[in-house]
Amino acid sequence: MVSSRSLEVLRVIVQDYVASREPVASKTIVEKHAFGVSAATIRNDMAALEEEELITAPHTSSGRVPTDKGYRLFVDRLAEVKPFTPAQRKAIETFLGQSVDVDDVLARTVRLLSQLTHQVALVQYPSLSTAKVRHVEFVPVAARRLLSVLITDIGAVEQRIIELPADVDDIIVGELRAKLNGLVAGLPLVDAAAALCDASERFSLSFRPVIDAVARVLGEQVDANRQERLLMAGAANLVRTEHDFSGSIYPVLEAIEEQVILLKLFGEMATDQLGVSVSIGRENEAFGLSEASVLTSGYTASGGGLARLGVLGPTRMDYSNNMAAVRAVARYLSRLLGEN
Amino acid sequence: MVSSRSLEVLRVIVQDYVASREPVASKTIVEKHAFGVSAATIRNDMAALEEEELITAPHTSSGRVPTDKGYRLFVDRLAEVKPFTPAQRKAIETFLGQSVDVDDVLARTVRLLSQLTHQVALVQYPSLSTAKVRHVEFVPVAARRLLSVLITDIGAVEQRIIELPADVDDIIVGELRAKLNGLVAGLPLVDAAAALCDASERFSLSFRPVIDAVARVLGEQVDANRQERLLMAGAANLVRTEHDFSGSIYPVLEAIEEQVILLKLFGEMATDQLGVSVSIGRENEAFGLSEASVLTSGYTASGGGLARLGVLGPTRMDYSNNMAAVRAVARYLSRLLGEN
DNA sequence: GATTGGCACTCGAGCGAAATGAGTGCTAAC
DNA sequence: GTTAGCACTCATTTCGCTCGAGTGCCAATC
Repeated sequence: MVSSRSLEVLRVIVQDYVASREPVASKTIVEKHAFGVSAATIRNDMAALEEEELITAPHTSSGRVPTDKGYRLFVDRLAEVKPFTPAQRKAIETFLGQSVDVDDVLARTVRLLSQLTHQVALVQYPSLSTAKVRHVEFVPVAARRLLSVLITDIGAVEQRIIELPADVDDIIVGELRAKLNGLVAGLPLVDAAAALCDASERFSLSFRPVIDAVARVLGEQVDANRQERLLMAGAANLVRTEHDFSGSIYPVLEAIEEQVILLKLFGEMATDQLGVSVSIGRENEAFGLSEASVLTSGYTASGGGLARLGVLGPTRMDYSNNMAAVRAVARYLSRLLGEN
Repeated sequence: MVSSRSLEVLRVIVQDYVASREPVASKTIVEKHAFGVSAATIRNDMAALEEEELITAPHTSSGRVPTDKGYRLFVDRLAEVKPFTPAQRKAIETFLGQSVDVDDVLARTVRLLSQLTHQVALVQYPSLSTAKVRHVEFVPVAARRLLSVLITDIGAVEQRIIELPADVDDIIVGELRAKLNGLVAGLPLVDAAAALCDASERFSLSFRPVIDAVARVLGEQVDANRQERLLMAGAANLVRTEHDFSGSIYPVLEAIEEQVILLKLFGEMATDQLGVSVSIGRENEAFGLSEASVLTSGYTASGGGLARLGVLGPTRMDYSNNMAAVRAVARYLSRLLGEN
C-alpha cells in the first residue's frame, strides 16, 4: 500500500536522481522539497516504496534510486509531459523548414532530436506502402542492366539496378517507360506491383521478362529497402552518460549500430501508433539493452505511410522532457511530410 | 644519431606496444626478439631513440612507448604494408559485390572497412564533378514546385525540389524534359550547367525562368550536396579503445559526428591522391583529434570523380594492417564504381 | 668504440588498517 | 501517523607500507 504522499516521494526521487546521479537521501528530500514532515517519515515512505520494488538502495546505508518498475510508474502516472512552448516549436520549424528533400528532412530531424534530448536519436525511414507512384524512370546502364528510379508522391526517390534476362536498347526502354507510367502512375505502390503482374500477359513476349523483373523489384521496393533503413545521431551523448551503465557501453553501442536489432525493437513498440511509447530497462532485455530506455513515437508521411522515430539513453534520463521532444518532433515531421 | 639497430628497436617497440598496450621494457625486447645483444645494449639504443624524441617513458622507471614522431617514422620508413591475400580480396568482393546501388555500395564499404580494421570507418560520397548526365527527370509536385531527379552514369541519383517563379503544367514539363535531355545528356555535369545557361536565351520567354532555375540547381548539385556527405560506422570500436585516450573519448566522438570537421580533414589529406596518407596524433590538433590517427585513401568513381575513405582510431593502432585494408578497399571500390 | 654485467635508484601498483561520515533501521515517545 | 534519538552499516578516503619492474650509470670486457 503506497500512500499518495509516497508517490510524491517517488516522483522527487526520480527527479532528483535524474538531475544529480546521486542516490537520494531522506534528508535531502525534506530539505529541498516542502513536504512538511520529518526525514524519519520520509524514511517510512521509502520503506514502503522499497517494499513495492519501486526504489532500491545500492548499498545498505545509502540513499535510494528508482528501479525500472519505479521509472515505469513514474512515466505512466507521475510524469507530466509539458507541451513545447511556441518558441521551441518555432525553433523546430526553422531548423527543419530549410530542408530540400526527404533525405535531408530526416537527416536534420535526427540531429535535432539528439540535440533536444541530449540522447542518441533514431529515425526510421517512412514506409512507402501507402505512397503513390508519381513516375517511374528507366535508364539503361548496360545491355542487360537497367537502373530503375521510382519517384513517389511524397518526393521520395528509390533506385535499383535491374539485371535483365535479355538485351534491351533505348527504343525498347522508351516504350517501356511510356507504357509502364501509363499503367501505374497514381497507384499506391502495393497496387502498382500487382497491376504490373496482371498486365504482364498483355505485353509482347519480348517485353515480359522485363516487366516481370520490374514488377518484382517494385514489389520489393515497397518496404524491404526503406523500412530497414535507420538514421542515428548523437552517439557521443551515450559516452557522456557512460557512468549510468554498469559495465561498458560497448555492447550498447554495438547493439545500436546493428540496425536490425533496433528495427525489431521499433516494430514491437509500434502498438501505440501515434502517441509516445516508452520501453524501460529490462523491458528491452531481449535486445541487449537492459540498462537503456527507448522512447518512440510514430509519424506519418503523406497518405498514411507510417514509421517511427525516437531516442535511446540510459534508464536514468529526463523522461518528461524527452517524451515532449519526441512527441513534438514526430508531430511536426508528420505535418511536414504530409503537406507535399 | 640513431643506428640501424636502433630503428629495429623502434619497430619492435611500436609493434609490441600496439599489441599489448604495455610500455615496452628492454628485457622483454631481448626475450621476444632475437637481437643477439643484451638488455643493457638495448637500453643504450632506447636512450638514443629517446634523445630523438621517437619514444618516451610514461614515468621514470617504466618501459617506453612511441611518440607521435616515433609512429610517423614507423609509418614512413619501417612499416611494411603487406598486400591483402587473395582470400581477403575475395572476401571484400563477395561482401561488396551484392550491392544494388551506389548508396548500398558505400554503406557496405563503410561497414566492411570498420570490420577489417576494428576502427571507426569513414567514407565520403564521390564527387559528381566529372560524372556525366545520363538522364534528367522532372516531376511536378505542385503548381510551382518541381522535383528534379538527376541520374548520372555511375548510377548515382540526385534529387532536389525546385521552387519555380511561374506555374507549369504537365505538358510544359514534358517539353522541358525532352528538350533538356537532348541538350545535356552525355555531358559532364559541370559542362551541362554551363550549356543550360547558354541555351536559356534560345528558349521561349515563358521557359526561361524554369531553365535558369534548373541550371542553377544543376550547378549546385555538382558538388555542394554530395561531397558534404559522409558515412560512418564502427563508433563502438572507439569505445573499445577508450583507454588509449588520456581523457574521455567524448570530444573525439563529438568531432567525428561533426561532419564538417572530418570533411576539412579529408580535404587536407587529399594531397596524396590515390596512395594511403596518414595523419598522426598532434598533426590533427587543429581538428580536436590530437590523440587520434587518420588513414585515408582517395578512390575514384567513373570518369575520375574523386573522393576519400579511411579509418580513424587512437594513435596506438596497427598501421600496417589498417593501411593495407584502406588501400585494398579503396582500390576495389574504385574498380566497382568505375565499371558501370 | 661497442657491449655487457652489476648495482643503486625511482616510482607506480597493490595492500591493509584506520578514520570518516553519510544514511539508514529501529524503537520508544508523542 | 509522526518524530527524535541512537546504534549500526558500509562505501570512500587516506595513509603508510612493501614489492618489484625497469631504468641509468659505471666499470670491466671484447
